[in-house]
Amino acid sequence: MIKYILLGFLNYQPMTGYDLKQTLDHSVSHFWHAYHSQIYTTLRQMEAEGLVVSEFVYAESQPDRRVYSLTDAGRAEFNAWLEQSLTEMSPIKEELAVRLFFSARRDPKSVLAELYLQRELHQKKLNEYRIMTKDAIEKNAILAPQLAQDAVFWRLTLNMGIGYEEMYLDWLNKTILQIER
Amino acid sequence: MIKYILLGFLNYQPMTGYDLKQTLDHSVSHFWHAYHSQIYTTLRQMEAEGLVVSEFVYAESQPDRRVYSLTDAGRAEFNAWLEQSLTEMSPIKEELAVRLFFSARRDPKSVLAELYLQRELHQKKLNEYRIMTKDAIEKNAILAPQLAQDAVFWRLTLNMGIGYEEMYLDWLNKTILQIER
DNA sequence: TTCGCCATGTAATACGTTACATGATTGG
DNA sequence: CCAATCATGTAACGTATTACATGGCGAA
Repeated sequence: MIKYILLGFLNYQPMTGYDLKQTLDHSVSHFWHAYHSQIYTTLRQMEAEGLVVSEFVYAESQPDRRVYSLTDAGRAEFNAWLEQSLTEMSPIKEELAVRLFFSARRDPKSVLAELYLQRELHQKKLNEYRIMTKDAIEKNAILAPQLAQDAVFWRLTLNMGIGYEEMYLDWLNKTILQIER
Repeated sequence: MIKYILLGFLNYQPMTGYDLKQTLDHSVSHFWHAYHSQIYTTLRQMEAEGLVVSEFVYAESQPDRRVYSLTDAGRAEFNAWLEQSLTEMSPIKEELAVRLFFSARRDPKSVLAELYLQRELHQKKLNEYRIMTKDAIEKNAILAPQLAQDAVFWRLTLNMGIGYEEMYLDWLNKTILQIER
C-alpha cells in the first residue's frame, strides 16, 4: 500500500524520502501512516523494481538529498492500481475499543482517565484537521492551480477525517457520561 | 494485540482456537480482525510463554479439539495490560480514502462505481451491527447473568461500530453527490 | 550549548496475510 | 452428491515497527 502512496506523490513531482514523509504527514495522515524507515526501504525496493530512479543531489552547507522520480513503469503501475477498484472494506483496528470491551472489571476511575485522555487527543486532532490541513490544501490550490481538480478530492478525504473525529468525540462523550453514571 | 484479545476471551472460559475465532468474529470484529492462522500460531506461542495451557479433547464422531485455558501467569499478564492506559490514538488505515485522494485524474464513472460498492458493503455492515450483534449481546446477557456488567461495555463498543458505519455512509453519500455533480 | 529540524539509512523483530493441506460430519 | 461447517495446523511471504546510528545547521 505505502508503495502506491509514494508513487502517487511522486506523480506530482520528484521528491526525497524526507519530503515524502513530510507530505504524507500533512496530507493523508488522517487515514494512512508510515515511519520514515519504511519509506526509505520501500523507495529502495521500488528503485530495484524499476518504478523510480534516484539521483543524489549535493548542495554546499546543506545536507545531501536523494531525489526520487517516477519512471514510465512506475506511472503505469500507479495507474493500474487506481484502475482496479476496491471490492472489500478496509478492516478497522481500534485498540481503545478492544480495551473497553474487556473493561467491565477495571476500576471505573482508571477507565474514565483513559477516555478523558483520548478525548483530548481526538479533540486536538479535530482542531488540526479543521485548520492546518484545510490551509495546506488551499495554499497548494493557489500555488498550483493545475492541481485544482486534485484539491477537490483532497478536501473529500479531509471531510472523512473530520467526520471520523466528530463521530469519535461524540461516542467518547456518550460513553464517558454512561460510565460516570 | 491479538494476544490480549485471546487472553480476554479465555478469561471468560476455556476455548479452542476455532471457538476463539468464532467469538472474535461475532464480538470485536467491528474493531479488530484476525485470521485463524494467526490465532492458532499465537496460541502456540502463548503456551510456550506459559500464559495458557491446552488439553486435547477426543470425541467420537466429532473432530478433535484442543482446548486452551488461562494460567495464573496469563491472567496476570491480561490484567497488567488492562491497567496500563493507552496514551496514543490508534492509527487509521483506510485504503478507500487513499485511493480517493489520488482519484482526480480517474474516470468519474469508475470512481462512482467504487463508491457505490462501498456504500452497499457499509450499509450491509450497519444492518448486521444493528440486528445480529445486538442479539448476540442480549442472548449472552440472559445465558450468563454474571456477565451483565460486561454486556454494558460490549454495548458501548457496539455503539462505536454503529456510529462509525453511520458516519461512513453519511460521508459516502455526500461524496457521491459531489462527484455526480 | 542544547534543542529541534534537516537528512539519511540499516537491522532486528513483530505482526499480519495468503496459500497450502487435511479430513470428518451434517443438511439440502 | 455437493456445499457448508467443524476443526486443525504449517509455510512462505509481505508489511510495519522499534531501535540503532550518524551528522550538520540554525535559533534561543
